[in-house]
Amino acid sequence: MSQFFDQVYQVVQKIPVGRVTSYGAIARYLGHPQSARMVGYAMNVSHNHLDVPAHRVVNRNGLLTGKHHFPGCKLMQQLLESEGINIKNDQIVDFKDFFWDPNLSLPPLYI
DNA sequence: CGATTGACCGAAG
DNA sequence: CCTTCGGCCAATC
Repeated sequence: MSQFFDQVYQVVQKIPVGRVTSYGAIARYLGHPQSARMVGYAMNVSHNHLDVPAHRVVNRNGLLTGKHHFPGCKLMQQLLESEGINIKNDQIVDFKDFFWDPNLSLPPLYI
């Protein structure tokens, strides 16, 4: 039940330390390329869920759009910086270098 | 129960 | 380059 949400959490938990991914990439990996909003919403309702490193999930531009949902609106950037990711003006520097695509790094779901 | 919104994305004008 | 629009689906009003 709520497989989509659960799958989102599974993928997010598999994001390597010091890497980030995008909502759309996760949605596409789950077979719902146009349901990226649901990924973001999954984070919103699960901000308290478990060890879901939501700070490693940003939009496709590498912009920390979800920082406002973190306590103090600074935690997200601090967490990312503590993992070796440089952020300038709420945007990840060299985003493509840190981008982690589940479609390329994880096996297909339909195993 | 209808209307609005939202941590998004991509295409079109 | 910038703005607008459609789509997706759940939660909230």
